[in-house]
Amino acid sequence: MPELPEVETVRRTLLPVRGARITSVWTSGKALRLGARVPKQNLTALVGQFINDLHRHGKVLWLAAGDAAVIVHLGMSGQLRLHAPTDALLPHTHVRLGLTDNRELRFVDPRRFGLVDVTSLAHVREHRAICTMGPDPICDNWSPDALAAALHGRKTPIKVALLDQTLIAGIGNIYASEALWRARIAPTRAAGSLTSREHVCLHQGVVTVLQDSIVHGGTTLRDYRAADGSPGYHVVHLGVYDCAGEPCKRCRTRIATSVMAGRATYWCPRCQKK
DNA sequence: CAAGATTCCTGGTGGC
DNA sequence: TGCCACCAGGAATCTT
Repeated sequence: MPELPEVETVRRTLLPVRGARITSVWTSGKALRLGARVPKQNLTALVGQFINDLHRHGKVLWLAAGDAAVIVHLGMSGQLRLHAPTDALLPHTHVRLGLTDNRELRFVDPRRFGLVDVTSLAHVREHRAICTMGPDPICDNWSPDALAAALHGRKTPIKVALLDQTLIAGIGNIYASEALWRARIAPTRAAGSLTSREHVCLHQGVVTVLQDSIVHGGTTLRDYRAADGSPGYHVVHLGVYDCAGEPCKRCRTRIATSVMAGRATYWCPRCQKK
């Protein structure tokens, strides 16, 4: 499940395409998330353009190609991989961008929860996949006060609030549980009930878990791969996610699990304050 | 307006 | 061993 650290790792492993020129475009024609079609015409119009840079906000990545931005959201099973054009096609390949120097950028997404779109680079932050998003906790100047303001007055559980991309961009189901474990805050707490001391702890928990995971190349549970095909190794550093019944790494209490907002949630009933 | 439920999709898994 | 129901999740869209 690509979240901020996985998308950032993809961005970094894709940086070698800077300076490449787009030479060809192929799409599967299959609809992606919520019936969204890959805009083949708009992509084809980019043939001849140079890929100048790669950007990210939250879980959304975009390539700057000439005056355009190619927006990619990996959904939950999406992969953006660099190949040789002669490499065998993986099933569920939906987009192929032929590049100079005998390279091909491929978007593969079995579950088709991902998104590929084209917009103008100048207005990329007005795109509907980006414009509603809250601050990026790594890139933007995000502070405990900003977190406090986002959570103020909210009765929804803090775990659910952390998943809300309009409040903070980039946290998914894995890092929501992990950040709360680091901050020693129970996931069931009302978001608006956190103390200012807890805002500092949770801010620290979010930032450190995301940064640590980026250092490890992200978390590979099953599908996730960087653009060069390598998996991420943060999985061995997870404190609670997918650890139901195992001893807490801090206090040895058995990790609890439940479903919140339809998502598996993991926490330590002893050292995370209710 | 906010919060919960439902929907999209496929591959892996657990139960029988 | 084979089959099938079920589950995983991000985010839009619905219902309450």
